Amino acid sequence: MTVFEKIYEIVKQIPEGKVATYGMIAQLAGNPRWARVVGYALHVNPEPGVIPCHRVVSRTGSLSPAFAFGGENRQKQLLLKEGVSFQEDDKVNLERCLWNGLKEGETP
DNA sequence: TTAATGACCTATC
DNA sequence: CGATAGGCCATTA
Repeated sequence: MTVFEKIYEIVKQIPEGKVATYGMIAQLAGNPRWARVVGYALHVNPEPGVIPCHRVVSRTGSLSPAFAFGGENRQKQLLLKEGVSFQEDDKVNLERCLWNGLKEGETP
């Protein structure tokens, strides 16, 4: 069991219309300092289509500059299609679509 | 084993 | 607001 596996499991748990940050995933994975490792894990992305890497954005909501899906626009379109709201800066509205780390329907 | 890499984050100027 | 510097960790060659 490598850290990548954990990261993949968490990324796969991100519901539609929501986005998570690298730091958040790292924290959910167990250590808050795996943000870099998270990026590396998604970089290899061994199983695209299964891992919604397009739902992972930076802390400020900006998309990855060197995206490997076919361009930044691709990711933006996918997120918009899922219902993620964007700002005028081409950044994700974290206030509205930031994943709290819980599954749907689980609001304490 | 050592060295190098990276889709990050925070702090400072 | 933009740019710069440093730290942190696992994975790979």
